[in-house]
Amino acid sequence: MTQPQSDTRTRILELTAGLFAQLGFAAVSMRNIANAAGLTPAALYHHFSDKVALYDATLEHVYRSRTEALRSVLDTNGQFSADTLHEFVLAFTKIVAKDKVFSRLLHRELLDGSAKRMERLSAQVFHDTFTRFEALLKALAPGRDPHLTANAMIAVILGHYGFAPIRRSLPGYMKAHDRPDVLANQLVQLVLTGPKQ
Amino acid sequence: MTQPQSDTRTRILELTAGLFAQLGFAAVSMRNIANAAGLTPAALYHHFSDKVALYDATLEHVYRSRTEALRSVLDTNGQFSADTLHEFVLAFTKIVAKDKVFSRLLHRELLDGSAKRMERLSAQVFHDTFTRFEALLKALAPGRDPHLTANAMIAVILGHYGFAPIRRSLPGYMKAHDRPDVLANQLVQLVLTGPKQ
DNA sequence: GTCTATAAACCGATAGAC
DNA sequence: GTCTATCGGTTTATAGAC
Repeated sequence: MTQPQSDTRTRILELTAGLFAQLGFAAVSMRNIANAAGLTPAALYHHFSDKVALYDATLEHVYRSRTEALRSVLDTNGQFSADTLHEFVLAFTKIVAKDKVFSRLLHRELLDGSAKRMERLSAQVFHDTFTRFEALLKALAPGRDPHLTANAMIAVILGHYGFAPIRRSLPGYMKAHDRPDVLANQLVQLVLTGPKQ
Repeated sequence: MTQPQSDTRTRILELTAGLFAQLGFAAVSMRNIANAAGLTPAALYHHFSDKVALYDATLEHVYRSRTEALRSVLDTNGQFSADTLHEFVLAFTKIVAKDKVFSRLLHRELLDGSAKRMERLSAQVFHDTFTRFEALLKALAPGRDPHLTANAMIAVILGHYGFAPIRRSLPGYMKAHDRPDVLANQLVQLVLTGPKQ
């Protein structure tokens, strides 16, 4: 667990993260992966028992490497301040906006993940962070259902960037709408202070 | 265009809508489709020039058949009332919550659609409805950016049900959160009246 | 409009040498 | 740890009979 993994194994996982994120599980072949890695297909089977195991390891690798930044935002701060909420929303928005590999794999799992993989995504990526996020909202917006509100905020962020290719060709679009800070500001203001009258 | 299409063609499209929605383009083979339709693969090529053309026709078929309900909600009502907004949000939420074929194909297109297909999705499904939705919000919530607000509401609805498999195993989950009317109510209240103090 | 038959390429996976 | 070679099966798509 803690000893350094094989360099080749890690290199393969960095590669498959991009390939699976871009094309999806079914559209990427072991041959594609081997060629991109400068290996033969047979060599892949030394590191991973089959294609599904390689996909699982890819998710594990991406989840682990992408959620630390998020965890730390909610970890260091024990108090329930609006600043902490804003900081968290902005951090999550930035990750979703900029890390296409992570966000595309996440969306693919939401579509095609088995119940077991869904459970792992929930436990490994969302559970702890979501629980703290909920507690924060309960303290800062006591009139709302914290679960529903936390979910709605996550849904806005994920949906905003997932929907971006459509959004950009709809009337009223501005470049500023793509900026994480603009979205985060609107979102926090909406939940905490209500509409400008 | 207006003459009745071949029965077999339509029957194939109803079938592929479900298959492509469930498994995605790459994971469904022409054999799968032919077997499910009680045909041989060769027969499919009489109706569609290749697999991509069949997929395109499937999207066209689904878009056309699913967006009429939505269009009519915003069409009949020329006035800008909160009731119209609520009615529209509820109608869209119900479609997303209940029509898995439509919503899964939509999510798959957002992930894998080419620029051309994305443009078609925007024009065929969203453009007119979104424009009216924006105008409604401009009248009812004048303090907000209507484009950003309309997008956020659509993102919440799409994200809420797309995120559902994770949401259900997170603390604070209640069955009521899955109900379209509960989500629609919260969403309209959030945008129009701000938080309960 | 659907069939049989088949081409040509690709798929995941394994055996065994080095 | 990576290779060569290969197996058995599947893929999209076409030719041509009915």
